[in-house]
Amino acid sequence: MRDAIPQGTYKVQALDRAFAVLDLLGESETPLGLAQVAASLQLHKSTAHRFLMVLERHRMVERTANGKFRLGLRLFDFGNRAIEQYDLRDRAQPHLRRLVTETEETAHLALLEAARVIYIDKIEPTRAVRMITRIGASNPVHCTSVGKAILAFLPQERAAEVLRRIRYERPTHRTISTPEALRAELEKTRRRGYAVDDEELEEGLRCIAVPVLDAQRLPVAAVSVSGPSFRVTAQKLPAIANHLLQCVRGISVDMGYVPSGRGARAAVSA
Amino acid sequence: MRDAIPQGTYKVQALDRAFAVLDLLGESETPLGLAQVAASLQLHKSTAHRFLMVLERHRMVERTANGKFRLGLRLFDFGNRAIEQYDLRDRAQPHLRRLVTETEETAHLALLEAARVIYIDKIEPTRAVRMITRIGASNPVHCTSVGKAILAFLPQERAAEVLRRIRYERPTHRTISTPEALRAELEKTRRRGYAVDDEELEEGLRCIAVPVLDAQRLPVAAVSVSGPSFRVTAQKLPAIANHLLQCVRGISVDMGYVPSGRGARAAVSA
DNA sequence: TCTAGCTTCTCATATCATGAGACGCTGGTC
DNA sequence: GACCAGCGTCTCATGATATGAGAAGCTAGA
Repeated sequence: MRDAIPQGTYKVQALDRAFAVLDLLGESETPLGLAQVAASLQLHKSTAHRFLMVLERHRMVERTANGKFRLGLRLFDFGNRAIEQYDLRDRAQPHLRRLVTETEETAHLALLEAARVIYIDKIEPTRAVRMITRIGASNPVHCTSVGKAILAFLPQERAAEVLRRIRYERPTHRTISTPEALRAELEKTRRRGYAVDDEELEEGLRCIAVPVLDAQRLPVAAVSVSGPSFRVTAQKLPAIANHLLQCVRGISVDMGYVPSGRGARAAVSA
Repeated sequence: MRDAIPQGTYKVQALDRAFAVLDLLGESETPLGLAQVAASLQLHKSTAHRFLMVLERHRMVERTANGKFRLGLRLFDFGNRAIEQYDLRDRAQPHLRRLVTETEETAHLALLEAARVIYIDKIEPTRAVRMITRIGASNPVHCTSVGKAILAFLPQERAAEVLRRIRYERPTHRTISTPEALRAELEKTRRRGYAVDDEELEEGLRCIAVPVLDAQRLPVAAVSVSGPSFRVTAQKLPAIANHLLQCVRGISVDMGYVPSGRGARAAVSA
């Protein structure tokens, strides 16, 4: 059922089990009872029970009125601490909001982790069709505009390392599926200064993204604009890209990067 | 150094230790090395090492370029899953944004957990003085407007349970410090339909909040407006309260609560 | 080159988590 | 109203599992 103990030589059974419990609760739409948890994870009742009690003590898990378990809010605290160090989100938000007003489409802010991008913020235009993305969720780099935007401007070695880890899932028939194709696409991205995802993650969804560069000109994140293909047409891309570039320049300045002129702009000229 | 094993009969040493590690990394401003972690937690080097490796495998922890450890982005994923079930945040956001435009002050969305409130969203006016609150952070109920707003409209027994857990810290000299005073304040809150924090959490900061009620008319969260006392004056409170009430009514409707008329409004009439 | 301070690794030991199973509760069925 | 089934809680003897002393590798700075 669950994928077994991930490879890697260090093991602490109790921890692996505890995280399996959290995973399970995280996947589940609804809170689960002790018996369900124990069964899904093939743990003995009493073992599962002990874990859940300890997790509850740490507020990693909480009980609903009817005694079922779900993820606890402590995790929310931890999660926000985890990205706090970047403190990108707070600073980026006003710029993202302006971007959304300008483009009337959904904006995302994403970070790279391993070979996936994690969405750390999302702003939707007031009367948009609700997008299904969830803050905190992740997608493979190779089928997202944010992923390609970051990857394209990463230094050689770091990019290579990420490339090596990509497994090339294909959510749609347009998804890039070979390292060569991806490399070409990244080259293209570098040339024009922005990355495009043309229904490569989801049918009917087109996205465009640019990286947010730090003081060392390294991409720390990316901002994207996403919308239905019929609205985000090929002709509109350059205009949107301009808004995006202005947006990330604003973010960079707010983060204290690049005193003036160069920098974020470099994404285009580089 | 660290507060010892929390009381509670169920124990899994490995878990307590792992969470202590996460706690430590969460508290720390900067990433920590293995030796620092081991020393702070009084763990043996090799034990700390093993834990960190396992935590890293689960992406609960990640290593910076120089080999130090900090919280991993997996936690961010978990954290967002934890509040997803409420799915309040997404739906509330547009309303909060409108609220911020109307009032030109910072808006917060908070949940109650145990005897504390947890901020799950924050929107700041474009040119505001940056507030120090962090999404995911928490404060005691008795010194926040959101806390009082939720508490005031909770059913008798649940409120009593929360009251029992309050420890009455006093961050400022205006902070409510006795159960009696709090009870009186809650009564007042119920009568006027909104809660006020008059520099009870922080000198110079005034907040006003109203609860978000669900279909059963139970408060599931609260929305607040906060700003410097000189701007958020006593005279302005009723006007702000009106915006707040409109805001939560909007949220309730969006959540599918209360088809029309009654409901959120009840906060005032109740 | 040497040293200091850090991380990584190994392995024998006993501590600690484990799980069989008993008990008790609740809610549904006849 | 009595029975049953399913679930959560709790105890305790057992041995599998995490533990930590210490050795070995690193790296950077003098």
